[in-house]
Formats: sequence, structure tokens, C-alpha cells
Amino acid sequence: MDDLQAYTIVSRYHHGQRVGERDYCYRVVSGAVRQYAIQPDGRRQIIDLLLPGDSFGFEAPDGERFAAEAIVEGTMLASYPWRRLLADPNPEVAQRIRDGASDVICRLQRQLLVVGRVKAPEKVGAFLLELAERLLLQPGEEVRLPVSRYDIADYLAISVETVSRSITDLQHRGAIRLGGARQVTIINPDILDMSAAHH
Amino acid sequence: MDDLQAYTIVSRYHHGQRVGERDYCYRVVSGAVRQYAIQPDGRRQIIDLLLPGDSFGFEAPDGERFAAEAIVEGTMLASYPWRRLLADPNPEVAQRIRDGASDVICRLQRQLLVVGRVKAPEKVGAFLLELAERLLLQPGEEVRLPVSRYDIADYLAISVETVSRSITDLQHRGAIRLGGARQVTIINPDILDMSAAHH
DNA sequence: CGGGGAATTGAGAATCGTCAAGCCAGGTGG
DNA sequence: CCACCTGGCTTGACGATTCTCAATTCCCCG
Repeated sequence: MDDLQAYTIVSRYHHGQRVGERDYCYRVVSGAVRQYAIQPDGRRQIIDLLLPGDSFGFEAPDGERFAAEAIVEGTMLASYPWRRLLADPNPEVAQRIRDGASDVICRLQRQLLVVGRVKAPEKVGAFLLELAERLLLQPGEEVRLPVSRYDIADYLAISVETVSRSITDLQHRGAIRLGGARQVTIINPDILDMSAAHH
Repeated sequence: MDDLQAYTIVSRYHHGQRVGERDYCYRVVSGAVRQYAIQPDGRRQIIDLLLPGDSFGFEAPDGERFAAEAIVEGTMLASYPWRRLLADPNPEVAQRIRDGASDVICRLQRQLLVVGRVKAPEKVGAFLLELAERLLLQPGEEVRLPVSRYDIADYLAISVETVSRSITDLQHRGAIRLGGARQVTIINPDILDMSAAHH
């Protein structure tokens, strides 16, 4: 841990600023980051959404890597040079790498489950629950969305309009309440994640 | 590498046999494995498809893990005990772990891109291309599908019928040719991955 | 030569994407 | 201080795609 701090460089990023030297991996200190790819048809697909505490950049230190950029103005990222991490004999450093990679895997797997859901309101509901959980919010506490509707759409692989309609739908069903477009209060989590139930 | 071999246990699995002790990670020697979850609505969602050479089981050595089972009769898996891997001071072992985790991450990211596609024929097309690439087939060589239509459906998050219709569609467009339900020849890769093109 | 699961095909209903218009909030400049 | 303007968000209508249910065919295996 102290070893790591010797390598750590914390930097500040602007909204939309590109991040992702191939030779570094990162940890989000504050703010949010999106990792995305542009599909052959021109659509943007968000691969991963990084929140405070999340790490990324563990894939293929030598291969291709997807583009990443800060979403929130003033996002703070800690960066670690791969070369040094690999050279460090300290077993704690190795463990940090494993833990970071494991986190990434779990996040991607859970995201795959969300995207794999059938109906749009389920996807949005699962997204909101996941977000609340990852932000370590108390049940009933208001969720401040760090992302736009467009980001949510590209993250869930549905259109912006459908995201909007899903949110309205969940609201009408009494699952959530809105206090501004980016402030959501989860009222009934049960409705949210198994909103598969009949029309 | 030689170090690893000391830990390695290769076992044979039957079709549908469960695999996945929490304390082990695995590498596919031959055959195929599916890793899946059951959604709250009862649907099965395949998270990852493991082919020869692929590793899995790097997520959360201490947390939850998704169910996995062999798809092909006689699947051979090499298993490695986590405890020993972590205790091994050999840097090569540590590197193996990192490489395995990196592979998993890349696979999940690519799968996220496939599932995120809009139309079913694109998903199926991308799946076939990915499969051909991962099986190290020459261009034009016949792909032997290790999975059923149901597996493809649960992997791509679409219904079996849609998978079938997509394959028929791709066939009619001259992108692929079928020699039996599980033997596909890719004729025109270009049509396959950007089949987004109008109707 | 049969089973029987896998795969395909069809038809109707439900869902989603697209196009278009309208709304709302924050920021700018007169 | 207010009008305006821009970008994000919402809503509506319609066409396209997919899901569901059902029936039929295929093919592997005993």
C-alpha cells in the first residue's frame, strides 16, 4: 500500500476529457469515467462505467484498449504505471492488481446480466439499483445520477427515448420518485429488479 | 510454467456436468464450458463461453461465483488451486494469473459489444465471427458449433426462434452456408459483422 | 425403424427504434 | 432583470423488430 503510493499520480480531468494511456491503469478517486467503443454502425456503446473506488485498465497491457473519458467535471483519477507494478516484488502490489482485475470482471459480468434483460424498464431499474449499491447509498437515499440519459442509453444498449419512457414508467408504478432529472429516489426496490411482471 | 504443472489437475467432464469449486480457477483443454446465471424472471443468461485455451474463475476468489458446466461430452479442464497460486512466489505464476484475468476481461468486453448490438442477425453474425476467430480457424473453414441454438439464444439474450431466423436470414443473404445444423461455413465475413445495413 | 429433443417456420401481439415536436433548466448577453 | 438560446429531457405516433405460442420438420441415437 505504501509501495503503491510511491507510484501513484493523481490527476484532475475535465468533462469529456480523454483518459487512458496504454501503459497505465487507473483508480477513480472522485467523479466518474465511461469506457466505450464505437460500433461499426456508428453507435456508441459504453462498456464500463467507473465510479469512485473502481479501477480499470487491467485488460491487455500490450493489446488494444477501449477509449475512456471523464464524465464529471473535475474527476480525480489515480494512475499507476504498469511497468513499475509488474516489476515490484511486493506481494501486496500483486494482490492489488488481482483485486482490481477481479473487480473489473465482476462489474462486467453484472453488466452483462443487466444488458441481457428483456425489457427496457428492467434494464433501467437494474441500472438504478446497481448504481445505488455502488455509490454505497442507504436504502431510500436519493441517487444523484452522474450520467446523462444518453450515457444510460448507450450503456444499456437502448435508445434515449426508451430510457426516458422507462423512467416515467417506473415512476408511475411507484418504484422511484424524481426530484430533478438527475435525482432519483428509489421507493420500491422489489418492483425495480423484477419488473418483468406482466405488462 | 513448470511450477504450474505441479499444481495442475486435469479432469474429464460430462455433458451438462457442473464445474466450479470456489477455490479453483480453470483452463479449458478441450471441449467447451458455459458460465451462466438465472435471472429473477427465470431466464437463463450465459455470461461467458469458454473454449479450448480459455481460462476462467478469476473473479472474486472469496465472493460469489456464477455457475458453470461443461457443454461438450468429455470436456477436459485443467484446474489450479487458488491457495497455492497465491502462495507461489514465482513471478511467472503471478503473470499467468494476470494474463488469465486479462483474457477474461477482454472476452467479457467483446461479448458486451456483441450483446449490445441492435438487430438479431448482427448479434448472431458477430457471434459466429468471434467463434471462428477463437477456434483459430482459417478463413473459409467450416465452423463446428459446440453449442445448441438454445445456448446461443441465452448467450446473445434473444429467443431461440430469433436465432434460427437470423441464421436463415444470413444464409439467404449469402453470408454463411450450413452443412448440418451445427456446421457453418462463413462465406462473406463482411456481411456478417456490419449486417446493420438497411432492411 | 421408430422415438424425441433440436431446429425451423408461421402468425399475431407486444416492445422498441425512429422521426418529430414540445418542454424544461441553466447560462449568456442585452 | 429578463429575453433568449442551447442542450438535455420528455412525449407522441408510426413502422420495424422481436417475443410468444403453436405446428411442423429435421436429425441423432437407440
